[in-house]
Amino acid sequence: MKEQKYILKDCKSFELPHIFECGQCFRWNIEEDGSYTGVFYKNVMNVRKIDNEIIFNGICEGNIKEVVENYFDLKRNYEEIKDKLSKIDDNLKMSIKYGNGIRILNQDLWETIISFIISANNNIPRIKGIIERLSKEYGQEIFFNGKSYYTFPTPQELKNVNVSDYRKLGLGFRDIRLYETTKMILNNEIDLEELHMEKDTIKVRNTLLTLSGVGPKVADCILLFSTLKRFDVFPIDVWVRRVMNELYIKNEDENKVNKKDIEKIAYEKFGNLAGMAQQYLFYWKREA
DNA sequence: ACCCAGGGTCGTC
DNA sequence: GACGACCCTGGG
Repeated sequence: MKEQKYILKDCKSFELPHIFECGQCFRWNIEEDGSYTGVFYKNVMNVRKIDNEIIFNGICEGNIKEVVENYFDLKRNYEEIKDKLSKIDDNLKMSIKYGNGIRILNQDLWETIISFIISANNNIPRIKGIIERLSKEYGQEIFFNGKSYYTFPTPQELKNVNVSDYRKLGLGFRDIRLYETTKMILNNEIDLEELHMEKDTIKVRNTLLTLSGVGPKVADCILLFSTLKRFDVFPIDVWVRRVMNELYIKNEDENKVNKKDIEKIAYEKFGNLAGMAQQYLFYWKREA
């Protein structure tokens, strides 16, 4: 595979920090020049923005234009989504103004499942470290710009990895969860291709919940951030709890806020765009 | 030194 | 359905 380049002109809703630091992905890192480099599927890519041009440069499997259009969700009209959400209330209007360049990436389902199992009760620097070590140990090496990068390991590449191997990578108590979920997928107890065919979000969600280490929050992240692409879910973590309490519920003690109450507000106010609303609110609360 | 929190889930009561 | 335990790391 050789290096390819693609330039995207006049793309609305495309800001690198908004996309890569809104919490949906863990493998994109900022460079000294402000560009970002990341690994996804079997690609390594650098993305930079100059004036109104987005410049993609990397090692790609297949045509880089098609790869980019798919992964960066370029065919979706984010302007329309933002217009709809902005009309709901001033809170959304404000947070959308702040994270106006967010796009939801089409990330590999398997990688998203494992990444968010790792995310449980964990912090972002450590999550990123674990995923890097996992990839370096069991993924495929790709050279780019004089450096080595590693693809996220496939289920097959993890076939012979045992629980203590995971523990050595720093996974902590998530070692068994990773081991069991990988086994379930290798044994075809869950068919990831088939999951994409199922229309009913509730059914897909219930299937995900059978995986070890996948609870309500992780399931919703998988539904929203992977190729499953469901915008009608609302992942609730500590930050979303905080922002929802601050803007809507206004309880003195955020820990006493009921998850059911948050869900009620989210689904009634944001409807089938709840997932997008979550991203703007999350990004605003984390960064502002 | 000690405690706390971090994109929660799981087992137990 | 509530509650504590769980691995590990960085910061106060």
